[in-house]
Amino acid sequence: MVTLKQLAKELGVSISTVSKALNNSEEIGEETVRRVKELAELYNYKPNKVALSLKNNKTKTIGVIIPNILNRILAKVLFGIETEAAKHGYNIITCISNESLEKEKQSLQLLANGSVDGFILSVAEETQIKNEIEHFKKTISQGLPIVMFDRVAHDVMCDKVIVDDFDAMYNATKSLLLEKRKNILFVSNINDLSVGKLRERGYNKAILEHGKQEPLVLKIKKGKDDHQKVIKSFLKKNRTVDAVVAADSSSGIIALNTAINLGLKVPKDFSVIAFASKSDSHHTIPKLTTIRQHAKAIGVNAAQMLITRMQKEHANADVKTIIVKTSIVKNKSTL
Amino acid sequence: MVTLKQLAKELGVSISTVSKALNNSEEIGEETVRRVKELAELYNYKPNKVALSLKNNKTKTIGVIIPNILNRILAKVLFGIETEAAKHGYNIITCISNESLEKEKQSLQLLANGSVDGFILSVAEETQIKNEIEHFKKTISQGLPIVMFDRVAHDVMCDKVIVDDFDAMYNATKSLLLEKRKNILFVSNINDLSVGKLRERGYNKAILEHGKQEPLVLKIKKGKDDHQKVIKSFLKKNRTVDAVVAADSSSGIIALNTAINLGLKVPKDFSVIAFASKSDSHHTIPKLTTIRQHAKAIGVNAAQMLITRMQKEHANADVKTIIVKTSIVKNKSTL
DNA sequence: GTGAAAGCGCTAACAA
DNA sequence: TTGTTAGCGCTTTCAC
Repeated sequence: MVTLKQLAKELGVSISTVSKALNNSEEIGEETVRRVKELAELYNYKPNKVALSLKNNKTKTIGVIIPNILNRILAKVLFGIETEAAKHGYNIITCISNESLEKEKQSLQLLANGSVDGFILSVAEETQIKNEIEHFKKTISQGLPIVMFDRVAHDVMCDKVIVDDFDAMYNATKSLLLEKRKNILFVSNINDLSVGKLRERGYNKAILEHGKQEPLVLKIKKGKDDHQKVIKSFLKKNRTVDAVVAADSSSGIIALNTAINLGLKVPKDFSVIAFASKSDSHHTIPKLTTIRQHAKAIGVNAAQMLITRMQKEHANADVKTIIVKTSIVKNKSTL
Repeated sequence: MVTLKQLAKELGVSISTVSKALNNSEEIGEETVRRVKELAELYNYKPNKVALSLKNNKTKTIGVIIPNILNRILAKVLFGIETEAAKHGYNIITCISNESLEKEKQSLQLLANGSVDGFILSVAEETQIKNEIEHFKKTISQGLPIVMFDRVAHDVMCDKVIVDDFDAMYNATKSLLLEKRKNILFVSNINDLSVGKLRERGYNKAILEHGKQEPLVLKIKKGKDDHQKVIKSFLKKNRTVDAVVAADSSSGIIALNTAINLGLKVPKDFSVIAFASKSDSHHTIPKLTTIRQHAKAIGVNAAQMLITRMQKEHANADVKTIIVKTSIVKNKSTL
């Protein structure tokens, strides 16, 4: 990489002259500016990012900690963050906590050494189970703002971007009740997560309000249970189930495929709605009716919030929580 | 963040003494070392990463450029890269090219200002279509090593990690021929990609060698065609098709679900094999027989190669290409 | 055993 | 209009 020093030497001027010329300072003579810029162009000069970071005490870099990159929603949020960050000239350093509290702590620690100006993160499963929040508080007290999304720690004072999980599942369940479904099953693969619990509560509320059936909940143990087998044997034993709301895409897809496999007509005899993405909806015939999370918008919002906060000096402005509304996209797995 | 300066002041010693004490230099007295370390601990001192980067002219950061984070394979490779990088104390800055040549160029440019020590990337679709490689060559000539994976530019001299796409599809097709399938269809959603083309060639070779049918190829235009409709109408018009090999997971899942929807018995009358991940295989009943790419291993290998290259001074050692073998995981969508 | 000083690349206040 | 200098935080050589 070419440095100012080298340019200065070759041009026979001082370093600061070169610096000013390149920054279009009024101070420098026209002719000098031209000469400097020409040489800089020739050598493809780029100001060294590290030096700038040191000088400005700002890295223009956001640390993103994601529990699991294979989760479509999380991946999409990452995409949203990256897009928005790039628009504002920020880079993102990505760490994957792999749902581990320890890795999450480490990543936070490791990047809090001047590598990033702030964090965007979704809380790891283990962290939610153990309900640990000290590491978040410590990071914030070090002056590094955090924005949490999707899976958030409510007891940490920071900006948040969440989804209306409760309402979404409440509404989805109600729409099935409107279809006159008599025995609606809630299936979930994510019951240890805050969002999973919210979704279950939304389902419960709708069912209890309606008052015609007891809540019927099937929880899959991630990694342990054979997803297909559990759902199949449950549906076989509970023949009166005529609809499924699923807290995650896999549960929805498998439930629908299993229903068909058991000879049920979808959506005539059996309806399915699931939290899932567009491409997931193509993985069943008929196509799956989905609750869409607008994950990219979540990422964009999170990035905007963080960038705004990092730019104002007094970082102690009130924290905000943005709720990104879901929407139901009707396909042929419901009436 | 606490700095050496602050510690030095508080302890009434010089900055260099503190620095040496923390780095366990022999020069410093036992007692001093103890006092310094104590205070550093108390204040949770961490050496400033940016200052170190500037000093050492090394960032310990890898730039990763991925075309599409929603692609499971690419996401999984990213996971592998992150895991291996973290193990060696490297961070990764992730850019998403979104299959765009322009964004790819920009990301490369933007990070080549001292932000990273090297790159790991998979070539964007547009880049492969236009066959542009100058930006890669330029980056390498600036002294920043590149490791390409999966979708590589063969004419660029750099380390590569690829998959045995050709052989994998050749073998998959042959295994269907062994099942006595008479009319095997190749379906692909990724025909503009180098890997898509390799897979098609593998299929062609197997079919032509066998000599009993003509190659039968169905190419889906990504984003344009309705994936389900195209496959369904094709299978309806070509009733003799009794097996599908798919170059991508969606095509495989949809083909299988469609076959079932058309009343075919899988795997009795109809077989499907697809390039897909484990979780994809659960999205069909019967479960999909898949060609697995060991994406995480690809990422790990790429990271190792890059780190090795960055650590040796004379970066002009011969370039290598690692081939990560696929494996076929038999499920119930084949005999 | 401890400290002063230089230097990584850059910007900006100040001097000339 | 141009140059000198200090300083961001750190390591390291060289003096003391």
